Amino acid sequence: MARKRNEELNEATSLAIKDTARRLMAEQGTAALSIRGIAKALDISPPALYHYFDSLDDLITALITDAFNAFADALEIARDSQPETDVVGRLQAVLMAYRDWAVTHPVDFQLIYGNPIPGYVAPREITVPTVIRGFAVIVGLIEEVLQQGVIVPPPYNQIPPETAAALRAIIVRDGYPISELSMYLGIVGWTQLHGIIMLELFHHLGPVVVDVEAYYRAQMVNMLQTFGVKT
Amino acid sequence: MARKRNEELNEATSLAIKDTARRLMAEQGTAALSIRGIAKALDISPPALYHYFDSLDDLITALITDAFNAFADALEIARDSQPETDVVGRLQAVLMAYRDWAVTHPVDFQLIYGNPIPGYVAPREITVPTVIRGFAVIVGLIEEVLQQGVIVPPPYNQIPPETAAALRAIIVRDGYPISELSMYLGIVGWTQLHGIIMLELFHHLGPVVVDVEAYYRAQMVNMLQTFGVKT
DNA sequence: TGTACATCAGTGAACGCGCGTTCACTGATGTAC
DNA sequence: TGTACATCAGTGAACGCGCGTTCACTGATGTAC
Repeated sequence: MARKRNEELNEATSLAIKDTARRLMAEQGTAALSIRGIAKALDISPPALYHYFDSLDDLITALITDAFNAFADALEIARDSQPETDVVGRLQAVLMAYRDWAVTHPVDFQLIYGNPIPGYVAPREITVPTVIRGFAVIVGLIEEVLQQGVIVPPPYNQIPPETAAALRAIIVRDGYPISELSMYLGIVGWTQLHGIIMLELFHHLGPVVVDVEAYYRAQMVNMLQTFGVKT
Repeated sequence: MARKRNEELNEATSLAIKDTARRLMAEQGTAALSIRGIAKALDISPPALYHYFDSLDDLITALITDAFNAFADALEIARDSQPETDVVGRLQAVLMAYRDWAVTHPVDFQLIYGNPIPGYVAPREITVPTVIRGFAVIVGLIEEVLQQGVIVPPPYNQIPPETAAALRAIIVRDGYPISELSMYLGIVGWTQLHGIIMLELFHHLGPVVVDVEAYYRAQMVNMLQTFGVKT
C-alpha cells in the first residue's frame, strides 16, 4: 500500500518534471533546457531530479519518446474519428491531424523534426520504430484508397527510376504491407505538406498566407486530386 | 596607404572571424556559437573580437545578413546561368539552386529557415527585404512563364478564397510586379519543395529516398507539370 | 635621417553568471517485531 | 500499542567548467616634424 502510494507520487513527480521541461522549452527554445532551470521552476533542488532521471540526456530521451508516441497516437485517433468505410475521409483527417498536432505541440514537433539539441544524439532504437508507426498510419490509408480502384494519373503514377529501388528496400526492411506506389505517394504527400508546417512553425508563412489552416487544407485537397482521389 | 592596409587587415580578420563562426556552427550546432569558442579556434584572446563586433548578437546579425544575401545571390546566379529566352529552364535552374544552396550551406540555411538561436531576435528591417529579394526571383520567373501563354489546369488554377485577399495585400505591400496567380503558384511551389529540403537537412529523408537530388528534381518537374508548364 | 608622438589590434586578469553532476547528509514515513 | 530500524525523496555545499563582457595595459606600427 505504502509502496504503491510512493510509486504513484514518484510517477506524478516524474510527470511534473517533464511538463515543466516542455514549458521551459516552449518559452526559451529547446537548447535552453537545463536541470537547474527545471529545478528552479519546480522550487526544488537540482540534485532532486536525479531521483527521477539519470542525467539530462536521459530526460531528453524521455521527452522525445513521449513526443513520438503522442504524435503517432494523435494520427491514429484522427483516423479512428471517421467511419471505417470512409477511407478518404480518414486519410484527410489524418493529414489535418499532422498539422494540427504540430501547431498545438510546436516544441514536441521540433524534437521530432527540427534541429537536434546540441550535444544530444537520440538513440535510434527508440526513435526509428515510432517514426515508422506514425508513417504507417498514412501509407496504410493510401494503400486502402488505392485498393478501392483509384487510378493515379500522370505525373504521379510514375515512380522516378532513381528512387524505385530505395522504396522497395524500405518496404521490405520495415515490413510495410503496401505497394510501391502507395509508399511513393505517401512520401510525396509527406514532403509536400511538411514544408507548409515547418514554414508556419518558424513564422515564415503567417505573414504571407495569414489563414494557414485553410491554405493547408486547400493544398491537401489539391494534392489528393492530383493523385486521382475524389474528395 | 597605411590606413588603407589597416582597413584591409581589419576586413580580413573580420572575415576570418565569421568563417570560423560558420565552421563552429556547422560542427556543433547554431546554438553552440560563442565568442570564446571562436577566439580559441583562431588562437587569439576573446576580448580581441570586440574590435570587430560590438557583441555576440552583433556577430550573429552579421552572419544572418551574409546568409540572406548569399542565398539571394545564388538564386540570381542560377537564373542568369540559363539563356534569357529559356524561361522554363531558368525557373528550373533557380528551383534546383534553392535546394543546392541549402545542402551545401546547411548552417546558413538554418539561420534563415530553421530554429531561431535561443535569446537572439533577428532585426526585421534587415531580414525582411532580403527574404523578398530571394522570393522575387522565383515569382518573377513564374510570371514570365505564365505570360508566355501557359494555361494552368485544375486544381491549381483556383486560388482558395480564404487566401486570395492575403495574396493581394502582399503583392501591393511589397510591390511585386506580378499577378495573383503567379504569387499563388510561387507560394505553393515554395511550400511543396521546402519540405523536402527540411527533411533532408535533418536527416529524415535520406534513409527513405537515398538519392534526394533525383527525388527533388522529379518532384519539381512533376509540380511544374501540374502547373501546366511543359518541361 | 632621427626622434617624439599617436594609433589601435590584441592581451591577461577579473567580474558574475549558470551549467551538470557528486557527495554526504537529513528527516519524514512506513515496517517489523 | 510502543519502539527500533529501514527506506528514500529531497537538501546544501562543492567541484570544475565555459560563458559574455569590462578594464587597464602593452607593444608594434605608422605619422609628423
